[in-house]
Amino acid sequence: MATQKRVRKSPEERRAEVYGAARAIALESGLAAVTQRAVAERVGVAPALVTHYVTRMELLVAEVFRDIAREELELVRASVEAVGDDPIERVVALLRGLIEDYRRDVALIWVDGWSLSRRNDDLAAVLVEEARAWEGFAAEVFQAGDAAGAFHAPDPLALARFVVGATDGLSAQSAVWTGVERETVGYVLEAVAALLRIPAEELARASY
Amino acid sequence: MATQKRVRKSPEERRAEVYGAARAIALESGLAAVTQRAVAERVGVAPALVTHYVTRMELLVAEVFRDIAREELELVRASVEAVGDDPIERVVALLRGLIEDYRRDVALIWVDGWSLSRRNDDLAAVLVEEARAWEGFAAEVFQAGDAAGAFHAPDPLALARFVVGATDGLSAQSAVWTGVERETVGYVLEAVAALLRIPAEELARASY
DNA sequence: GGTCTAGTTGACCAAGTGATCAATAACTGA
DNA sequence: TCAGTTATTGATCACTTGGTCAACTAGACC
Repeated sequence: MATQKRVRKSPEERRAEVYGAARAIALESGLAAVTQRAVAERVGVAPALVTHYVTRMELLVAEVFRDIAREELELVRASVEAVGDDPIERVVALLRGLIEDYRRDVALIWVDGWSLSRRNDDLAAVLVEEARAWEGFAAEVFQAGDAAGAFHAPDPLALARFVVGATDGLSAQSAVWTGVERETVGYVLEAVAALLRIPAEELARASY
Repeated sequence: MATQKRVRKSPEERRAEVYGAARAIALESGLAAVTQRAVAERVGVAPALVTHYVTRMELLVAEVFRDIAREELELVRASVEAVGDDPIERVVALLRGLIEDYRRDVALIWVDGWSLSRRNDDLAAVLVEEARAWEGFAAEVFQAGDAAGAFHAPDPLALARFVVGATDGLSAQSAVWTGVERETVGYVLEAVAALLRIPAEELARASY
């Protein structure tokens, strides 16, 4: 509308603006909504400027996804580290991070990612990378507990894959529906306790 | 290319062709690939004919999804009925249907569905409907077993939601990666056995 | 204050989407 | 055989997408 006076910023600053807008759009409306024009409008700039900084939109989408996913992982990693060295408490923190704290928008971003990665090779590569990072972290938590003799996890990576895959599904589910997160955590704790060959109360006790 | 002689078919037959093409495209390349022109080309017909039979493309996509999902559910339902009345064997059949038999393409269709439903209201409605149907069926299986005293399932619907949500995630996971389906079934059986308060061997025994 | 670098823009293009509609022609039935 | 019904089509529209490029100008620097 307004023929606003054109402002000239440093490449770094502008790049950050473009990137931040793309990220915000992704979280609000999904990865598919991250278009050249949508980003440009949000920044308040001509569409051409977006491509000037971005080279390829597909790459921008992939990059946005990567950072959102990675940030989420680091958040969970931090909360696991925060609880200290007790293997069981670390598992509980991990599971809470996977379910309870899982933000609705982030869960939907993952779903978008899997769907879009069929047509976006850059995104597909990033997606696999980030999924492996999640698995790797979960595997570490399980492996450490097994080594310490706190529970039974002879194949930490396989267990991690299982737990991450299952909780991803649950997160997506509760992202679309609502009000079922509470009981979900209980089921997850109980199921994982069984897989770890420890009484369910052990996880439940550590969980408040 | 070829100016092939135009053929004239009955509306019912043509409608079925259009619908079948849409379905095939969805299974091969995802729901997002179900476009007017893609369907037309597959049928070997002018794009205009597709809209002539379809009214709105969004509705076609939603309808295709509904039928794919429903058929999958009926398949699993049939395999559960086929094992007879034993509650435990029925649970095993259900879980196998949710994981092992879950076809890669169908799992991806679900992911596509969740992602696309943000922009396709018809699809969103169908998706919720089909998800509820899955939950409802799983809840029946759990409820019957609980009533028969075969296992412990005081809240069958909540448990069903949990199991369906978790297995959806695992299906999507193994649809994208490969070679992990085998061990996944084992984990699922073990985890569900714990939730049902029965020894893991009970499910494992029924599973071969 | 003038100059010049380079950030920014408008005007495009090509490709793809769904959808409409008058015109065409294939088959049916008399 | 020959109309008449109607399935089918080509042409075309409106809109969205990513992307290019010469031209413009804001702001730093001398």
